Amino acid sequence: MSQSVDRALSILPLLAEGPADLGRVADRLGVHKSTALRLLRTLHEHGLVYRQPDQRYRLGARLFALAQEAVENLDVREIAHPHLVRLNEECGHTVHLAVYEEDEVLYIDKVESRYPVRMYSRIGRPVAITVAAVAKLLLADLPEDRRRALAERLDYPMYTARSTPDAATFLEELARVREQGWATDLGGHEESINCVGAPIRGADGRVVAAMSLSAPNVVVTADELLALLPLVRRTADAIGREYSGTTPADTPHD
Amino acid sequence: MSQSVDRALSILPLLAEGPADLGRVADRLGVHKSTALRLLRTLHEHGLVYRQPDQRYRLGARLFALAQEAVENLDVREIAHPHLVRLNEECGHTVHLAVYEEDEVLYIDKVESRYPVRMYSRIGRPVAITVAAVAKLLLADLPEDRRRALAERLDYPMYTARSTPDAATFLEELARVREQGWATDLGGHEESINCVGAPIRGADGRVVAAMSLSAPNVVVTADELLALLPLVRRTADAIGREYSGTTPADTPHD
DNA sequence: GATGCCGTTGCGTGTATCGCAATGGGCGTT
DNA sequence: AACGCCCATTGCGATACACGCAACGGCATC
Repeated sequence: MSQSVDRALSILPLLAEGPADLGRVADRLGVHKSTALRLLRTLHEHGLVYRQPDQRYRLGARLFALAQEAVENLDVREIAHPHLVRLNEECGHTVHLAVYEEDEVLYIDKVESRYPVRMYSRIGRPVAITVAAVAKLLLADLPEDRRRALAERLDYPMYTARSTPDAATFLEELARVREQGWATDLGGHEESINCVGAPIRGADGRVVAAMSLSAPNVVVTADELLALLPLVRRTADAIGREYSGTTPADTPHD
Repeated sequence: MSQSVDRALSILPLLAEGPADLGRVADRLGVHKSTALRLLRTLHEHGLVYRQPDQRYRLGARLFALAQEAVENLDVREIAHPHLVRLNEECGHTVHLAVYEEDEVLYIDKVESRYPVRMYSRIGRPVAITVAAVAKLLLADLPEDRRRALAERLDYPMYTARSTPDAATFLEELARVREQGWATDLGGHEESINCVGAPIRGADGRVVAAMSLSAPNVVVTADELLALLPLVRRTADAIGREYSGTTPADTPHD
């Protein structure tokens, strides 16, 4: 909608791939070098890009600070965190917290497993949306039409043989999840890893976040993990209650 | 330099304070609402801002992803991480890794203490630059003129009675740190917390990052912490060697 | 010492962006 | 239930602003 802003913002994902010099940025944007320079300078002034000693541009520091502040403003996260830690202490497995936003599901908190095996996931990274338990929980709560539309729009990468293969299967799965109020991912993302998850509901009953427990099957079998489901649901409900209690509709401070 | 981009980027820190509606954004920017709307829309398309159900704007998801990718591109971090974990396992205290960038020092990695006492610090957050051990190490390596100029420009908040009070004292401290090759923060940021840090040097001898060990004096005294200095320096040197070895000048993959 | 490359600058032109004023929709009020 | 208010949204015309060009300068290479 706004040309120069649009171009400037397009530079960010480009630099996310790695440092680039002025010429490269200008080429990728399809603009004159002087134009790219002006945009980069503006980004620089705001701290979003950084100029390396070798003159190439990188993503800058303020980006971290902004992302940090953004995540701190998510009040679900703040409320949920101690609950997640407690759950981790009780069962030892990796705990994830995720939210839905604009066709994406992303982890906003994580408590590492105490077992040496570490999972591949990162706070802030988009989730494998077609297979992750938390993704199913969050999407299952969308209104029917948006759910269907989104399902059609998605890709269905076969991470493993158990990954969700297509939109139809995915929608069936979402219906089941919606019905039963919990979700699993049994080796759909990584062959040897299972997850169970439960939704966190706000005062109006809408799902505001989702949490899950993940463990490799060398540590516990899928059945053993499923046995922890009541514990996960209790935790999720506790978070939901606290969230509804303290924030009836709006943030108290401000 | 570029008006519309400048305005658009000014929205981000504004939203970092908390969600805001269109009118508020327009007011704060000092522009007409229609202008603010166009800027917000562009930011929205790039995923940097998100529209809440209540129509107010928040910082968006892509911001996390960008910050994430940015930090992953910092190859010091990747190399250092296992070393930091090992150090933490050996002594149990909190380990920090920080870099200098554009008049700021920021933490880029952290391994939590195994003791229940948790420090207040966050990855991505700017460091208390006038007192932190890692800050002293990084600034001590700047060329004399820039060091002096920066010292003059800084504020010197008295977090505690032991905080660095002014530029002159700070410059003396930096000279000492530069000389001895390590740094401390003895209760300068929080009364009861001490740190020891060591520089991580690249192939050319320049300081590329700094690391530190932090512990509250209810756990170990300052002297006991100082006794760990050789261990910290060995770790820092090991990281420096590995960094210099694998990346002579550039990233191998790309 | 000469040549090429890349970042940088000043400037005129054209267009993308700005603010205005009017429309529309959602919500609380009387 | 109807009214009125507030806020987001749209179309439009004027102009400030961002664009690309071309020339400069510093740096490294041959």
